[in-house]
Amino acid sequence: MAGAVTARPDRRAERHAATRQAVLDAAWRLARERGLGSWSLRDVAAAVGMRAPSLYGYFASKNAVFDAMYAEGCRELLARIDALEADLPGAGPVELFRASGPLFFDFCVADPARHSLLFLRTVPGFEPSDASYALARGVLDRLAAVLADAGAAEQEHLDLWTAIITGLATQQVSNDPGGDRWRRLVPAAVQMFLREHLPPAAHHQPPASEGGATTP
Amino acid sequence: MAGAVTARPDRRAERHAATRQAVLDAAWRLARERGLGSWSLRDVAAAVGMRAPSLYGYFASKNAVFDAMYAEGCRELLARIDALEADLPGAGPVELFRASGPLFFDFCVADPARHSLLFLRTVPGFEPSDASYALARGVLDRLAAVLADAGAAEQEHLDLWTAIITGLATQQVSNDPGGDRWRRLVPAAVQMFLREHLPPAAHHQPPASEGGATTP
DNA sequence: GTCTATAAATGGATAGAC
DNA sequence: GTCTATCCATTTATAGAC
Repeated sequence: MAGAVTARPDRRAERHAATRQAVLDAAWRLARERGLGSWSLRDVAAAVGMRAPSLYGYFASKNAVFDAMYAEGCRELLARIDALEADLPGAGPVELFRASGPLFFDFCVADPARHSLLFLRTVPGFEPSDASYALARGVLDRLAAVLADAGAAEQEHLDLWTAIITGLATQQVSNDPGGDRWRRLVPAAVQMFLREHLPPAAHHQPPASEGGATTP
Repeated sequence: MAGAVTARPDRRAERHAATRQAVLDAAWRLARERGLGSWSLRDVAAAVGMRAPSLYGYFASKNAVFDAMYAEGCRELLARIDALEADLPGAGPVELFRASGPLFFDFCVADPARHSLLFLRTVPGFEPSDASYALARGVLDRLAAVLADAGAAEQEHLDLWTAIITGLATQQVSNDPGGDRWRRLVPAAVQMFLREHLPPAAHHQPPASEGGATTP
């Protein structure tokens, strides 16, 4: 019918989605280069070879761009957590928990703008949409499962854990960008948390690059 | 001489300083109400019954206002740390260290805008002046002394300590403003840090409202 | 879909009168 | 010291032509 003469509708949708993603990528790049909020729609449009008004065909407002970035950040973090088990085949729950510290820290430090958007509330008028916020809760649920598997099932455990890791990451980004002054403390923080909150069987510090063994 | 006929020069200076402080207070109030950066010089001027250009007799730029706020925040925190010993007469070094956790946390949470200004780097073009930065280092030095007295003299101890407390505070402000979801975890975090990094003599958890005893 | 043109608002900063 | 007037730049967002 309608789609038979001109380009097929799904082709059109694909093209639209591709352009939308290009806009999003440009926004991320500018956010990383200049700071999370220090870019304008003009800048983003220019970066993809457009003028500012054309963006409104892809995003309803600047906050809508932030919301899409927020959602994308959540999905990236979720993907990394999900990849953890695949990356450490045969690892026990405690090893997975151990690995979640560096994973979370590195995710934050790798992109300070993303860290600000997701974990600090640094964009003045922005609040994530319900859909994006649901993604954020999904991340926390996934992380909670990792902790619970390792033996720390309380809400307080997760709260303390996120506070410690994001705290270390924020210090790293704020006071030693590009360095490792706080990065070096992550394993010790993991160990400290572990000794305080997990059963004694989990306390032994495994030598580096020796993974597998779960139960003796 | 010159000052004998008109008002004395020090009167003039006093008046100037008072007005300057009033401007600063207004900036703090607006920062707390709307967000750290979400106020204009016009707003601040109106809040003290002036027009925007008049502010330039007191501050050279908006960033100069931020710098004065930064310095004031540092002085407030320093004063609180210094008051710690006076508030807990007879307290031993470990008790002082214990108290530094809630002190730091409450300082952050009491004024999220101040927290952002001092500890997150959330104002786009702003960097503290050398003088203000020296104040910030003074705070850290003072805190380092508290830790060292308690037996944690390494740089890593201070780094981990600040990361944990500011991490808890940031979570509290971002995810449960006005509540106590992370505030409740502060004593446990203190205890955890203490058990991991201080000599065993310091590990016993003193019952609430039983202060003094330093050595048995 | 993308453009030009422009609205509408904001906000830092300066010049110069009083 | 404070004001009015204004400059100048920026930016989000919309209207309407092509």
